[in-house]
Amino acid sequence: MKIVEVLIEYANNSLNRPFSYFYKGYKRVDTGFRVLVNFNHRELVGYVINCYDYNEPISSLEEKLGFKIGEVIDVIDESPLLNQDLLDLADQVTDYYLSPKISVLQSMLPPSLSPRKSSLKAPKIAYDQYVYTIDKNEDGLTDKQIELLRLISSVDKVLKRDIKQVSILNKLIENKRVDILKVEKRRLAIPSYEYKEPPKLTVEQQRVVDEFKNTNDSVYLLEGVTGSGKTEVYLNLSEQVLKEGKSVLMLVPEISLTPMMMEYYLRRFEGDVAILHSALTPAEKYDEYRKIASGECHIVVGARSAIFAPLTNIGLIILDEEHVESYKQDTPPFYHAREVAIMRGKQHNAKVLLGSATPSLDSRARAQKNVYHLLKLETRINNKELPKTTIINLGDYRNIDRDSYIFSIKLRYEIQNVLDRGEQAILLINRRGFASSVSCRKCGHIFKCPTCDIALTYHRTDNMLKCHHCEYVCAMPNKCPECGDDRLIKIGFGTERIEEEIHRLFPNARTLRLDSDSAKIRAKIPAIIEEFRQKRADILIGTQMIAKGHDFPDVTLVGVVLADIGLSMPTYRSNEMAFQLITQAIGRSGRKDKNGIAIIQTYIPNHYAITIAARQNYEMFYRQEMEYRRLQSYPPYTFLASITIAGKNEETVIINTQNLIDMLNNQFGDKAQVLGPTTPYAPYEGNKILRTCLIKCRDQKLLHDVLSKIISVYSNRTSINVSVNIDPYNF
DNA sequence: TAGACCCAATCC
DNA sequence: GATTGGGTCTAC
Repeated sequence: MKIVEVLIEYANNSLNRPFSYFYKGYKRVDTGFRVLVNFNHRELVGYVINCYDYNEPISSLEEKLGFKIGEVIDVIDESPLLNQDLLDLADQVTDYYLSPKISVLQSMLPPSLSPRKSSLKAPKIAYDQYVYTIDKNEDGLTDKQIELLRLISSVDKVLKRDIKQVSILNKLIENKRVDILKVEKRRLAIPSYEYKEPPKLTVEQQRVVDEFKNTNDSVYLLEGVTGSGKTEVYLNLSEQVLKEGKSVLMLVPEISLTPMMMEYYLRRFEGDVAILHSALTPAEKYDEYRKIASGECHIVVGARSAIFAPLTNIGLIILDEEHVESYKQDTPPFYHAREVAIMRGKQHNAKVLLGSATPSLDSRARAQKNVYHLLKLETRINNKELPKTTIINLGDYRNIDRDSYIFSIKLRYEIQNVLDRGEQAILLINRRGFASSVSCRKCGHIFKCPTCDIALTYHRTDNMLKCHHCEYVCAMPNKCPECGDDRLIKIGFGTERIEEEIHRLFPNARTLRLDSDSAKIRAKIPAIIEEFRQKRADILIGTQMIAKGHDFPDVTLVGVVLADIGLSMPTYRSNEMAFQLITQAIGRSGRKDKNGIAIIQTYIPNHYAITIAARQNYEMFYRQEMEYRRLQSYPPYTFLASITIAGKNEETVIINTQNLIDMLNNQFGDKAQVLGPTTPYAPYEGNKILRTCLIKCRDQKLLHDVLSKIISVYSNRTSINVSVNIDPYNF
């Protein structure tokens, strides 16, 4: 008999401890296997963290331990899910992020292998069945069987589903003339690209490559202005690492950029590349994951969670666009791919390369202090000038007329120019949907999300109200639920409204819209981008998705419709985000042989994030923003952690939050600032009410130790749930 | 995390 | 006396 200690699939601090079960079955079971168990009247998946033989009556063990032991219903896996490297990494991540270990394991594994109940109905291995000859002897066969046998023998092997005479084939199998070979199938269709001879590196690129190779630091920050050819540096370094027999992990921020990087890598390294990103189906993810684990591929191109890809012998980890916030997971364990990359790099003795035109302040500051090795690419490949940028003050009545309150006179004029010249424009608005909120004209009722309590956004395409924080959607009502009045007004604007406004003002302009709504349909993003690149539209309207990385040769105008939106985000990083967005957007204008211009509309034209972004001066922004962070005690000058207290009863939550804050103050003394209690931006989660507090602390170790203690104190509370977010983004 | 259990409020 | 609802407890 075996005793297994398992972690239960619920990612909850109070259940973040092993539970014991016995197993008497014949299957192999060990640490790292998933098992099906009964847990408190429910069938759940558990992950085995310890396993040992026990050959005395179970009652003796129960007596010793002081609880009843249940039986394992079934062992799910045939081999452990994670290798030793990844297990060590899981421990490091768990310790750093102070989240339940099961949440880390769940984040590391694809849906089909994840230790949770839903993985059991997830897709498993798919096979192609091939028929091949084992004996050409035709004795005793009918003519039809001989015909088929000769046909099969004439080729090496043939797909079973291509043979239509099923009954004859079955007879041949029965008579041991042919047999079936099952071959694992890769369900992700990988387009095949023609190999292109890599371009010769520019002097500057070569210098960066040499400096990277000839120095021996663990983390490098490559600061390269838009269009300076970072990708070629990545490819070059990757190639060399592969030549040394090591593997490469290439991370890209989100689906909109994956296809591009994927194409570059496939062109260069063909069958050696596996893809992992969120737009893959669970089946495809499973196949890619297995391909990597089996050692078939040595390069992984993927999004955040690809940092956990089961590559061995990693020689290089690259994070492209390292400043992008999608590298931070916004559910437990709240990990940041950059931090995990550094942990993993250390483990494999692999170099980590962070690349960006506008590095995150954290990374840039670490480079300043020589924690990271700073590399720079300062010239655009074809020595193009940066676009001429104009800031339009929307608060100045002279800039606006009756024809449109969204587009200024100047922006409309420039759009018309672009259309007249047959060139292209990009319009950026950092909000999707049609109207940012809907309210009742009579009583002022605002439609809010029943689970989060934040204003719902109106979407014209499907006539729905949607919550941009959770998944909630409902049909657009036709009257107010409070007073019954039918005069509902739509406030604010998003991408859909911009598109409509363009159609009204420029009826002949062909538009495309790209935001996460249009991106919901798989493979739609690359299609839209390709369509725009092929010039089948004049204007591309989108959210930040379109601001990054793409190369559109005929775009000569970029308009930021309202730059203020980024600045009003509820986070200390709002200036940084606005700066990055504007800078990256401007970089899209005038790429090939044409000079481009950019127009930024705003109500706060003197805000430094906007004025400096317009001048594309990263260094200046860096200095100014660092000063702000220093004065406000924000990262990189401090380490942040946020604590969320969730519970059904408002009063219990409030009292406990206050107690927790008192305890924190007690523990930290003057070594940290504890802010709160705060009602979060989305104050409800289902039927639970939330409160948060924020800790700013200069001493990372102290912060970690105190939080760790707090979690263990609060983990046996049942009326409230306490969770921690290390290095949170939304504050 | 979610079913069980307990107690009090509420119904007829 | 039965039913419903909410809050709390527990899990191997």
